[in-house]
Order: sequence, then structure tokens, then C-alpha cells
Amino acid sequence: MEIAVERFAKYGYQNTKISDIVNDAGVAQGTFYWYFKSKEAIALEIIESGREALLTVIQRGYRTEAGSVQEMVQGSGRLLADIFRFAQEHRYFMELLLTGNGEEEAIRNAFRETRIEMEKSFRRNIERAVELGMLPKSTDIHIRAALLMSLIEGIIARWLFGPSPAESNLAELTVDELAAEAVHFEFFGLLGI
Amino acid sequence: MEIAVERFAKYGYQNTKISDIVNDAGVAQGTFYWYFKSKEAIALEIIESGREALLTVIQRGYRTEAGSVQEMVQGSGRLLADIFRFAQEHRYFMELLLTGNGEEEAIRNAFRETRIEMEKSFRRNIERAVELGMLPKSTDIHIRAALLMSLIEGIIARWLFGPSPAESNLAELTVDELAAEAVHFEFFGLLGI
Amino acid sequence: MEIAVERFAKYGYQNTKISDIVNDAGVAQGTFYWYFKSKEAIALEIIESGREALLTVIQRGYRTEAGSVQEMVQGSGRLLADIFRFAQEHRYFMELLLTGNGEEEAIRNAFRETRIEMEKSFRRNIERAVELGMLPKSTDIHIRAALLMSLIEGIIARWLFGPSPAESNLAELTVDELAAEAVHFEFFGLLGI
Amino acid sequence: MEIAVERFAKYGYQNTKISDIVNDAGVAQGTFYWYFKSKEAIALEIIESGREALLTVIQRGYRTEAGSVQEMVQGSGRLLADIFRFAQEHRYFMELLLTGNGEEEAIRNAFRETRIEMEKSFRRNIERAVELGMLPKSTDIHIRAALLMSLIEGIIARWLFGPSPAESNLAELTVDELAAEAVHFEFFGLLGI
DNA sequence: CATGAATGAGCCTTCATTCAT
DNA sequence: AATGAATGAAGGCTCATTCAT
Repeated sequence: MEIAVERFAKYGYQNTKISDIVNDAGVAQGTFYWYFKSKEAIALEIIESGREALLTVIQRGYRTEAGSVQEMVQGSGRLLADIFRFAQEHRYFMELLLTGNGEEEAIRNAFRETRIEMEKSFRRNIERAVELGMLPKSTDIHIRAALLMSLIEGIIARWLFGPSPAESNLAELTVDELAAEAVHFEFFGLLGI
Repeated sequence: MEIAVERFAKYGYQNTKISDIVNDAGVAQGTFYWYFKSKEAIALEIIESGREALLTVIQRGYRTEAGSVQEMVQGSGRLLADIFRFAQEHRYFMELLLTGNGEEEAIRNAFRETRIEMEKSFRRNIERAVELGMLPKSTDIHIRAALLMSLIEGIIARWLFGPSPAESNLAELTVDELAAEAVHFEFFGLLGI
Repeated sequence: MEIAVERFAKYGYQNTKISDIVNDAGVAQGTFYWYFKSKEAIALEIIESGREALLTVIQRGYRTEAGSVQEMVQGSGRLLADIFRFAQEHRYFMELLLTGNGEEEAIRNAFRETRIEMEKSFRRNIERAVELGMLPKSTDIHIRAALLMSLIEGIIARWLFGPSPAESNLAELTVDELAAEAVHFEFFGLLGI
Repeated sequence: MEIAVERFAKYGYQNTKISDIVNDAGVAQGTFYWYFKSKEAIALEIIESGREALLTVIQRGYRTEAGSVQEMVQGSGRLLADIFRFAQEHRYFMELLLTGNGEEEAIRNAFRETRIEMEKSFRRNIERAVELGMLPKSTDIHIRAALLMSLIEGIIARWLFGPSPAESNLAELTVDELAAEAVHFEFFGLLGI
């Protein structure tokens, strides 16, 4: 599965042949089919196991009780850092999740579901913060979750697998620096002090 | 090309057969090869023409002279609205640009280049605003451009082609409402008034 | 189709590769799939066209009006001779029809249906002869049709494609001699004069 | 072997996987190869053991001394009934013997040999009856044996495994009824009283 | 310009057989 | 005797591309 997820991410699902995977793995072609029903099956297994791990990380970051604005920003920073760290450790899965789109229907849907669940988690988090009086009630929560999710997806994508303008040093930031930048933008925008 | 871009976006580049395209177009298979050298060639042409149109829109929104914060926010809102409108009118191209990843090397690169150029445009815009004293100098400009680009990409993707949580009403927003939300977040973040 | 039916009969459906067929035909593998949807499809087409031709022959031999026993025997002899001649001219189709059994469900069924229709034709013929008072009413018509059909199938199989005891000269009989023997047995059995 | 013969008959030799057989048998795949050298080997063993049992039955029915026509008919009826009973008790073997044709060369030949031997037995029986003056000398003995064998094969095939016209009640006949019908046709044909 | 038949390399999957334990 | 994981050759089918007309 590790070999497969890497090749899927690097070259695309369709451009990855079973023979590539088994050659890398040093086993025979038939062996693949002893462990996986089909090419699609291994992709779905990859997604499923990645999905679980990712959602676990996000759910650990849930806000539960009220606090100061500073505490909220810190908490959000910790969550983002956790997610970024997860992305770093599962970069090929993350690349597929964030940029994959050429695959078969079933695989596309599995990725889509995962991202929807991810966004839902963020929405619940924002909802909770509004309930606790930590965030203004003003705007639609769906939109705020969508904006936040966009931020995270985009920043991870640029940080880990480009594309980024050649001169950018984004790729060299540490997890914590990145989280600090993102969380600052998240709460204060471009104008924030 | 219109038929091709739609199918590429809906089903993926690899899942689109030349025979699909020509059937839809009502011509014979051979005719395709009179107009395009290959499958890859039509994809690259699609990207090239989309790239030009998109960059034209963005460059029209360039900030040239200093102004108040309010003017800056308004200008940014107009630019976002223009981009969103372009996305609406070229939704299949935009879908490929923002979510495509399963394709061949050359095509992937062409999309990547386009997005890099797009991000460069935004960076120049921010740079100019800093020079004119309209934005604080504090943060790295590359990061701010990346954050802004992430925002725009994510919001368009959710607005036009999902995935979005089923209950979200994002898809029903008008161009101007969407631009207002995005620009507010861009400058003030979640905490902005 | 001619090449395919021959190979199917000689070596079996499953032992016949598409590559065998196209090599014999002197075309490329892909060309096969321009004319036939699949390996199964060509088999079904072979059966369908053989079925029509065979049933046409049988239906031409229908008894319509009463006559003497001798005329009945002669008519039956003519019908058998026609069938034998058909078998001779379509020996590979006939071999598949009479002995084929290792194929896929759909193909097996198509052959089965053809043989059922064939037997039905004979039954109608016998029924008619009973109505016209040319044959005794005594026995069950289904059984008589089954016995008759068995006779014809078995005799064709032995005549054209064995197995037959090596010393048998069955294979050397002409159509008319064979028909004479069969029709004699049909009406008079082993004891008949 | 019982499991194998059933699957071979029901689905065909080639459509039966070793894994099907061992799953049904509740043993591991490797175990199969401790008992049988190969897939072909088990088929040949099945044929060999069936062949012996079948020929034993037929040889028990041999005519040895002269008698009246009625005695001859009765003897023939007993033999047919024995064969039909055997077929009933070994229906899967019989199905393969009578209808199998898609298999590998060696297996096809083994079945062919068995049927040839079977037909030889009948021929010897008829020869003996002619020598004893119980049957007319007129016709070629090979042909009469072929006709008789055809009758038996066809009737068993229809009785036990179709195909038969849906309305036929052939399948519901008892062994003795079937033998009576067949033997009557054998000696007297359609016109026999 | 247009047609559509022909090409053939390539890939996923199956399954009989082997083998270390 | 028995297991079951591993093997790898083989084959049906797809589809981008070519080409004669």
C-alpha cells in the first residue's frame, strides 16, 4: 500500500500499472491479487485507512470549553500544526486527497467524502466557538468553514507538493511556522496586526 | 474543444476517449486528427486558451495607485468578482485547472504553470499594495499570496463543483455575494467585524 | 465467423484465442473488436445464423397432406437427407450444436434453445402425421420426437465427427444411403423387414 | 472426485477452478496436489473409474444363448433399464460422457474412447443376436449399433439433463417406463404396433 | 476536409501449479 | 498429510493513432 500510494500520487492512478507496484515491492504480479481484489480495491483501502487517521487527528483538536481569544488562537494553531504534521507524515495520501481528480468514479467519491467529512469537522468546531461566544455570530458558518478548509488545503498543497513560484520559500517553513502564519491569516486576515 | 473540456472535467482526461469526443461532436474519428495532433495536443490547446483568458482578467484588476483602505477592499472585491465570473463562464476549464491531477506529465505541468502565473499576479498585486503603504510590510509576501490564492481556489471549487457538505448553500450565492464574503475574510479573517 | 466456428468446433471455445482467429484471418487483433463486441458475441452470432439456416431446412420438410405409408417414409427420408446435407455443409456449426458443452452459460443456452426448437419442429411433424392418420396414436408424442431427434443427432455426430469404432464405415456413406438407413430404423426398428 | 465431477458437469471443465473444488471440499489448495497430479489428472481418473463401472453394467447384459423374439426384447429392456439406472446414479459422470466437448485434447479422447467401447459392446451384442438367428442379417451391424447407441445416448441426455421442450414429461418417467419406450422403438420403430 | 476501418501495443486479471513450513 | 501464500504465464479487451479512399 505504501508503494502504491506513492506511485498514485507521483504519477497518477491510471498511469500506475500493477506491474510497477509489484516490481517495486519485489513480488510477483499474482501476489498482488492475493492481497487486493483489484487495482480499485487497493486505492479504496488506501483512502479508508488515510481517512480514519486524518479524522482522528482533527477530532482530537476539538474545542470543548470557552476561553480567551488568545487561547482560541493558540488552540487553532495547535490543530493546524497537528494537521500539517499529519500531512507531512502522509504526504502521498495527502497529495491524492487534495489534488486527485482523474480517477475512476468510486475513487473520486471516496476522496470527496473524506474531504466533506473533514470540512464538517471544521464547521462543528466553528459552531462550537460561536456558541461559546468566542467568535462573532455574523457570517454563515458554512462559508467560514469553507474558507478555512480552503486555506488549509491550499497551504498544505503549496507547502508539500507545489506548485509554488520558484522563489517561494514556503517549502522550507517548519510545521509550527506554517501554522502560525495560517492561524494569523485565519483570524485576522491580510490587515491583521 | 468545448466538448473535450467538458468531458475532461466531468470524467477525467484518461476516462475520456477520442471516440467519446467525436461521437458528441458528430464527426468521424479521423476528423479529430485533422484538427489536433493528438489527445495531448487538444488538452494543451485547451489549457493555453484558458490560461490567456484567465490571466487577462486578473491583469485587468491590477492596482496602480494608492488609496484608502476602503478603496483597496473595494478594488480587491471587484477583482475577485471578475475572477468568479470568469470561473462561472469557464467552469469546465476551471474545474480542470483547480482539481485536475491524474493526467500525463505534460498536461499536469501546463496546469501547474498556469496556477503559478496566477499566483504570481496576485503576489505582484500585494507587493504593489505594500509599496503604496496600503498593506503592512510585516509578513512574507509569498505566504500572503499563497494564502490568498488558496482562498480563491478553494472557494471557487466549492462554489462551482463541490464537494461541499450537502447542507451548504454556497452554490446558491451570487458572484457578488461570494466576492464580498471572500474579500472580507481576506482582509479581516474570522475575527474581523 | 467461418474461421471462428471451425476453431471452436475443433479445439473448443475456451481453447480458441482471439489471437488464433485473427492470425488465421490475417487481420490485427483490434480489427476483431471492430466487428464483434466480444468473444462471446461472435459465438452467439454464429449460433444465431446457424439456427436460422437449420430451422429453415427443417421447416421446408413439413408434412402437409395425408398420403400412403410409403409416401410418408419417402417424405421423411427426404427431410432427413436435407438435414444431413445441411450438416455436411455446416459441419463445424453442427459439431458445436451437437457436442458443445464446455462453454459459458449464455452460449450453452443458445445451443440448447436451438436444439429445443429443432425438436419442436419434429414433434409438430409427428403430430401432423398422427392427425392425418398416418401414424398410430398410441405413444406419447414427446417421447417419439425425443427418440427421433436422438437418432438424428447421434447419427450425424457419428457420420461427420466420430467417435465411431475404427472399423465402421459410417463416415463413407452418402447422404442418401444414410437417410435410407435412418428412416428405415425410424419407422421399423431393428426388426423391420 | 465427487465434487469435481459435479462441477465439471454443471459448469464445464474449464469453468471449474481448482479453488472451487477445494473450497467445496473444505481443504486447502495445496492438498489437492497431494492427491492429484494436476487438474487434467483428476478428470482422467474420474473418467477411468466411470468407464469401468459403466462397461461392467453393459457386459453383465450380454446375450449368450438363443431365445424367442419376446425373450430378446425382454433382455434388451433389462439391459437398457440397467444402463438408465446407472446413468441415474452417476448423472454427473454421464452428463460429461454424453455432452462434454469443450475440454482439453486428452480428456476429450478419454471420453471418446469410453463411448467407442460402449458402442462396441452393443455391436457385439447385436452380432451375437444375428448369429443366433434372432435378428435379420440384412443391414450393416455398425450402423445398427450406431443407431442403437444414438438412441440410448439421446434418451438419457433428455431424461436426465434436458434439453427438452418445456412441456415434455420425459424427466418424470421411471427407469422401467423409459426402458419400455426405448426398447419398443428399438425393435419396431415409429410404426411398430 | 472528411470518413471509418484497421492497427497493435499495452494492461488488468485469472488460475493452475509450486513450495516452504 | 496438510496448509496457504506466492508465482508467472497467458489472454481478453481497450483505445490512441494511422491510412487508404
